[in-house]
Amino acid sequence: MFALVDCNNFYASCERVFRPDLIGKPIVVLSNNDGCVIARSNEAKTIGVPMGAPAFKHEGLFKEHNIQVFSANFALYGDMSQRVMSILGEYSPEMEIYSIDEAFLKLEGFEKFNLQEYGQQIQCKVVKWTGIPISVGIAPTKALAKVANRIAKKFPDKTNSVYLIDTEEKRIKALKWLKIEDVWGIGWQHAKRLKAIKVNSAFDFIQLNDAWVKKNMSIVGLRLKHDLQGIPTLDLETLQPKKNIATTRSFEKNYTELEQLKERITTFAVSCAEKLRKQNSCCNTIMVFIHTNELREELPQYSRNIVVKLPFPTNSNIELAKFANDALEKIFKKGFYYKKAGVIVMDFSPKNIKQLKLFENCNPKHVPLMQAIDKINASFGQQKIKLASQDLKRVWKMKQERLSPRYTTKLDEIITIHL
DNA sequence: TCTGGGGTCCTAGGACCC
DNA sequence: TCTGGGGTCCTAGGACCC
Repeated sequence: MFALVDCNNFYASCERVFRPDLIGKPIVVLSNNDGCVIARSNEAKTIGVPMGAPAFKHEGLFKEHNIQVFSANFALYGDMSQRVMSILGEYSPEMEIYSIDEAFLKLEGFEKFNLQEYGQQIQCKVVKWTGIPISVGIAPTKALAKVANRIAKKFPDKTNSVYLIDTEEKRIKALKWLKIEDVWGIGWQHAKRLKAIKVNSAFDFIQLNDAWVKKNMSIVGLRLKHDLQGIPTLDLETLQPKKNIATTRSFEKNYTELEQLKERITTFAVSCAEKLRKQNSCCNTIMVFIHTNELREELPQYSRNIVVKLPFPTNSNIELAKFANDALEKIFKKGFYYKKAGVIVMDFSPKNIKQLKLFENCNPKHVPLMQAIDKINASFGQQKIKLASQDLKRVWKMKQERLSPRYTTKLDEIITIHL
């Protein structure tokens, strides 16, 4: 059996842990730049705040219902996630951390256990130790565990937030209940096509023949079908080093000058380099992109990306910044209002294996230099040491008007209790 | 005049997830 | 005035190899 543990309204719940006065009140969390709604408490969902809603369009609704609005505080959410995951890890020798707020546990050899009770134990401990409410779905396959989890979340009172699919009857009933667009792995496009041929539920989906599914939805769709039929097809996935790493941002205002974009691209490249060093990789290829605001149709639009093969693998701030800036110059055009840019690094090789080239090579001096920079930035706070071409005065700031303190990762911002 | 068979690698685009 | 960020996998088709 597999268990899928999912934190309820994770970001909103994290905020509420440190603001118990907000229990029972509506909360939303916004994306970077205070752009869109990316998390909602149940109360906010009930009021009708849509997922992904642009904040500026809903200010009225927020005020009217006294909805508490938070800027995204990823330092807090990341740390809370680790706490939850470390507890979950105690409940099975095999765990897959699927996302910041979800994990699969493999329950092999648990035949003698009462899994309903076991799920309840997990649920109680996570709430008690972290304050984060969770839902648990348990079933013979991963896709069915997802379904079970959905039921637990939808009917918390009836299920005590733990639902078990352990009989054929329950499986069929659950699949008939689940709408096709809510099936894990069925996105917007496939849902549309499936509904067009009268496939409206997960149950309808598993009635399709394999050949059709394979032809129209590829092997991925077919695996999903089998998993939903109760044939274990998807197994836990072990943590793999990343294959791509990206740092991309929207700007709080439009940029028009090459120099402004250069500063951003340099900072993004440095951030990618840091992430590369964390997983002991070097990259062989980078992509740089810039584009104008697609939502402002009245303005002239421009959007381009460029992929550059590097002459040698590197994870040096200095080298990546240089290659990224050279790339930027190739695609930059004057006369546009740029709203977003990013750097993506790919095609990795392990940092130790380097093909030595006769004429071009990474600068070996950068290795100890980067180690020193990482060490200093680790002890004195992020970005204490920067390249001169980065924004030294921190002119660039994300819009974060309603940021909560980093309660758990910054001593100055630790929670205070008034007795 | 006739024009095989079997591969690999790369890329762009499409689909999906949180 | 203001609309997020970061990933994965699969397939088809073209270039190229022998």
